[in-house]
Amino acid sequence: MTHKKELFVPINPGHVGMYVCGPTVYGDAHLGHARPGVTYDVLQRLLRHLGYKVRYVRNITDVGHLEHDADEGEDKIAKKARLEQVEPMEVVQTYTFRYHEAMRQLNVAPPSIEPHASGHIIEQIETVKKILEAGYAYESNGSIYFDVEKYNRDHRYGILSGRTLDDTLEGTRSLDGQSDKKAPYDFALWKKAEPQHIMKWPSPWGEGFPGWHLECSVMGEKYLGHDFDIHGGGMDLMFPHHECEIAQNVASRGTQGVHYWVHNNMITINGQKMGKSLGNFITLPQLFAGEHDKLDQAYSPMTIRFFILQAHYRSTLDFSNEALQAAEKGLKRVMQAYKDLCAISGHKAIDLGYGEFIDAVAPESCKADNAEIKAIFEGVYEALCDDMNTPIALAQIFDAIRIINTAKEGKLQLSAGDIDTLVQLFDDVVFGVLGLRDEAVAESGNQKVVAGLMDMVLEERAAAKAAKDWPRSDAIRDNLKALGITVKDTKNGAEWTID
RNA sequence: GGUGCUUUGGCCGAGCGGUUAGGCACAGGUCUGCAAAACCUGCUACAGCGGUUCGAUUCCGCUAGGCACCUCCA
Repeated sequence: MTHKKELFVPINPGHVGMYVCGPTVYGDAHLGHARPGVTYDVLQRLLRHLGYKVRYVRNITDVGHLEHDADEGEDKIAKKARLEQVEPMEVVQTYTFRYHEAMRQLNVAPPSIEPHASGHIIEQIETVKKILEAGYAYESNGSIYFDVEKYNRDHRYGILSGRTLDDTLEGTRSLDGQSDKKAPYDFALWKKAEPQHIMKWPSPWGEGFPGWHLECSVMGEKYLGHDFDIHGGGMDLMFPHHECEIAQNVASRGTQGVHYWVHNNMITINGQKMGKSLGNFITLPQLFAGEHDKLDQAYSPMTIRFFILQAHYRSTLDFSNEALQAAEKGLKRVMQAYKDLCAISGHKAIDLGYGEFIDAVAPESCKADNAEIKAIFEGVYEALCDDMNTPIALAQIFDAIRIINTAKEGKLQLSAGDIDTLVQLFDDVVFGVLGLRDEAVAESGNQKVVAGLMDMVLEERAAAKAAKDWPRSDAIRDNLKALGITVKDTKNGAEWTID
């Protein structure tokens, strides 16, 4: 609201209520959708890690979101249903499932509550009634519209996006006549359904369906209360969606409802916003499979996650194969360093299951003796707590990796405290807060069997090497490489990784 | 047209009134049967022009380019 960083003070000490605008489920999620998914996932994880109890609500929009024009277009879900000749709820089911699957792959933990707009029609009708009673809405031909001008006289419409009513009017195109609205900037709270409309519910004003902006006001209040701490979403939702939400909240319950607004920036492609309407998007299943003209190769979910974390959430982030390949390699380096760290320390590698958090208070004191490690540890938390600066946190992690590598080379002696801190940095921050996972570990089911077989194979190769039978030893390595297993010879014998 | 943001080295991408961000790529070296990895070294940028300042990439102004929102969009 202030367009500045603000110190976070929760409404109820120790608790955080957070609402984030979720997807409209009428198509596959694309790279752009991964950004808020990951961003608010990290925020949720960070807050939990810092000791807050978090209730995170992320909705599913399955009704009320219209195309082209917020008040004249066709419902997105209904249109898809018509085109595919299925029930609207079949569309909703299909794409909700696929959205969840994509989020699971990105290791985006599920929210605490995931309400559907269509499941809260009654509450939405009640809110419309309240706004009508308060005098900030009017009925017109079976639809209810928010009276922006009236509202703006008593409050201020545009307070979040920083524009005045005149600004808003400036670019508004003239409507093609027959509008039910008094003014172009008025928005629908309830829309009358035409007879052929398939998604409609009875209301005091006849059969119809709720306006898009209403669901977030209503579900936010229902699950998080009159006022809650954080509201997130994409920057493109700031106006009009979030602006309307504030107006609805003030009109219906007398409070803006939200204490802190957080908006993530867009992912661009060739410098332009990746978006459904522009048609320049790459869906997440396409990215994971590498099936799209613009993709040189497939990119794993963790590569995408790492790519997103390497930029600050409020900056635009440009898609390119080069950038994703760089992310892929950087991520690999992080995972390798963790394995080495485990080998050095005897620490058992953790793999947090999907949706698992590290609910713990970050330790006040750092056990490291090495001054650099100490500085890294502090720097990581400082960065994360300063408006979720994940790129800085990762830069510090890379500094830690350099130290691990030096120690692995035997050029640096680490104390027990140093190792403890490094392990903690990975377990708590890299995995717990940033939500990264080692995909090779997470996805190989028969790990023990594979490990046992690899031991046998590498023993064979070691014997060949000892006998200076290089063709034999290289053949084993090449054959493994063909299977996607890379073998590296180190001072301590051969190491292997699944690519 | 209105509102706001942005312009960083080969690429991505942080940050800041005086100090090496980091990743990727590239070049040389160490190690190594080879390979890979790792490590060391090198590559030092902030669109242009003015101004403020002891000092600006960082603040201010202008110019040029880019983007977002103003209609659905994460």
